[in-house]
Amino acid sequence: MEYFKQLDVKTEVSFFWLRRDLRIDDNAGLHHALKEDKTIILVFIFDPNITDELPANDARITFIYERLLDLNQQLKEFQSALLILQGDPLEVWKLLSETYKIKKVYCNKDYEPYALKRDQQIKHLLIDKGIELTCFQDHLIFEPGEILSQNNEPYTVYTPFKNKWLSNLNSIDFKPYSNPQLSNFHKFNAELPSLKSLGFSTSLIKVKDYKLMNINNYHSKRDYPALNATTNLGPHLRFGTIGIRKLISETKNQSPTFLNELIWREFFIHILVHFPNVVSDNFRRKYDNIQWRNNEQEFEAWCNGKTGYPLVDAGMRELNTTGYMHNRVRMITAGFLCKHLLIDWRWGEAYFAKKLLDYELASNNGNWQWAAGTGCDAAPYFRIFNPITQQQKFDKNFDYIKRWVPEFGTPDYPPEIVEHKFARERALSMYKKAIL
DNA sequence: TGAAATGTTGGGGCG
DNA sequence: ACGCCCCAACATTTC
Repeated sequence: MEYFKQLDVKTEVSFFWLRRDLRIDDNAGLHHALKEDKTIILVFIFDPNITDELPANDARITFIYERLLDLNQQLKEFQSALLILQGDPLEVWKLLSETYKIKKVYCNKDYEPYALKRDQQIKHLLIDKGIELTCFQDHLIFEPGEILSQNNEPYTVYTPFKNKWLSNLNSIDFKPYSNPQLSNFHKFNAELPSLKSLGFSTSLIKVKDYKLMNINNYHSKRDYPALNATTNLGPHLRFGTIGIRKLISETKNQSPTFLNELIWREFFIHILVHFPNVVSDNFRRKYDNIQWRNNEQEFEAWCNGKTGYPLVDAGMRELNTTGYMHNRVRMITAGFLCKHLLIDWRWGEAYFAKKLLDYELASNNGNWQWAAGTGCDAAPYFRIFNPITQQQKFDKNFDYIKRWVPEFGTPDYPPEIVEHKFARERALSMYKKAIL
């Protein structure tokens, strides 16, 4: 870690540790850090525990890197720079704390199981050296524990959760954080390591900008995958390139349907924190006895968009090509895997996790369990999408299908992998048997 | 943020 | 005019 030595070791400094909050604006932890401290250094750590699972040219890594370049550019105006490091965060902080005189470390809370454990360990490591690690609430409007039922229990049904969330929103002083004092960044020079020197390469798939204007017609257009009428906020919320307070204050009166989606996001993060076993187990354990067929050839066909059901195949090909899939089609492809093919939702969840640029553990897990019927407040097991009917409703003119499955209707297009009526009845009897 | 099966109703053809 | 049947359209129930 040559790079590291560029820092002036004699001065006492504080760090703001960027993780999935890659912005200056409306950033809770950074706002507080710059208010309290005049020697802030921004640091980002590429963590091999995460990145080793990904291909070198993963689009999310490219996106993160490009955001970091941007941030560094902003810091330059104030004679500061961004520190980019690589390694197991526990090791990195050990080294940093042994090398420099650290006053304090700031960051924003991350609620995923891996992150909670990591931050706990680092907190202990630093406190042993007399350094405080402070994690701020930034990613959510309300934290787990702040939205509880009358019995002080977490909600496991969405609608009462939403009602409580909305009434709580009315009773708090809610606004984005003001622009921080950028001149309080520690002044030093540094060159950023190249993406290549970090062991990565640039992806050809790019994260697109978000489109807030699509919120206006969100309710009427969001279900039609051919329209490009969604906001593409997913990856930006995932990596924090927009602040949730700013987003909600700018949009909350425009579309209740859109706001609902943001509340679902918080709902599933709360569920993940309160019930961390959902990562590997059914939320509803009574479905544990489902005998998944788990046919590998069929899974392969599903992954590659070759099931013979054009809307399913279009969705999977959109995902494989762009790292994005329209939400309506996510429900249909997920339902198809679980119900028509009787393949374990965990297989589908893992595949989406690998491919989606907006992959977020809580939402991905929550929505897969929803589709499988095993989740909290999930679709009942007997609710089975008919992929043909869904096409007639939501892609009537085959616009979306033609875009992703150009050979549809020609002899090159595969036959249906399983007949709908047969698959439906098979799923019904399998699920029924499981909960007997 | 279903779809299929089953039940009900009412208009029209027809003897 | 009447009863009967058919069946589309809609409603309800079931999975």
